[in-house]
Amino acid sequence: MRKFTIGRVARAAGVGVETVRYYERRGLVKRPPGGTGFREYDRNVPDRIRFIRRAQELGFTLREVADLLRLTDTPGATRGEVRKLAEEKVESVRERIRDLRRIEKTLSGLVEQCSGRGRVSGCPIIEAITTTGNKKAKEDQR
Amino acid sequence: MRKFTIGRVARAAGVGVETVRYYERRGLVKRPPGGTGFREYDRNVPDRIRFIRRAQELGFTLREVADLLRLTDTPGATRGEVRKLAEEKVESVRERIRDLRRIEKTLSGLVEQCSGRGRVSGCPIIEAITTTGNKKAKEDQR
DNA sequence: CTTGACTCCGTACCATGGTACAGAGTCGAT
DNA sequence: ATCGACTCTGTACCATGGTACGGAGTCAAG
Repeated sequence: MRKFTIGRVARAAGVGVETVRYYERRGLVKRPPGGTGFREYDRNVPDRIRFIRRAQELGFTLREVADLLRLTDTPGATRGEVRKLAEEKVESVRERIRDLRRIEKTLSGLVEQCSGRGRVSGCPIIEAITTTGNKKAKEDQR
Repeated sequence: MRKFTIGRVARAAGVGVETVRYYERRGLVKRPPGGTGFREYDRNVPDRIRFIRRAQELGFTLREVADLLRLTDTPGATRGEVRKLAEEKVESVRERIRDLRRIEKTLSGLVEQCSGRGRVSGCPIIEAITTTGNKKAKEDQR
């Protein structure tokens, strides 16, 4: 059962040494005992780090990945708990998509309205940004 | 032609005083002369700040809003330049939507595969994150 | 002329996800 | 024993978009 140094773990996982230590600070990777003061990692740690990276690719923040990992580390944890986190993430991703779609629609509409010819003054894009929404602050003006 | 203090500008625009100074540091709002050491703003500055806020709502970063404002401030600038910035933003928003859609599909597929019953070990969501993608780093493992 | 409200500047702090040092210590190979 | 490569800790730094605070100065009303 040979152990890994932090450098080997980092190389195996495709990240930098500093990143491994950063994940440790964030509670994603446990600090291994290492009696010499040097960290001696189990051989499964690179996989754990790759897990973190893939979870990030699926939109989870490090805080959320930490929650996910806590579940995998807890013998009593259930799939229902994992599923709940995934469902919440799906929901937030959908929300973000809806926001972006609204933005995309507005913005592409403005681009269509703008011929691109002429000086900026009177440009429909600028006009729209100047006068759209946010009545609230306007009313507050005293 | 009465001028505004920074506090009045902030209230009129619906932001904090610190935010106005922050925008100044970021080059979005020019520092007004104000011979006394106190900033004396023209009455149009709250509108400028509301412009910033709305542009942000349309997905522009402060750096991009600064570019937009530079165009409105430059007499020789053309609508084509404004339109270009807007088109680029539309493109990046669409890209972001594509990314998120891919994520949403993957993740919602996983949620469907998971009954939610049983312990975490063997959970299809966890399994998928454990083994999906990223062959590159795996191959690098020596 | 004092008081309260405001402003000034510089700097530090928040979250997010890292990256980059400096200066010291240590490991393995020669 | 010495050297290079590695590791240790702690801290500072990057971007992003602000917020907060200390200590000083100033303005206007009573």
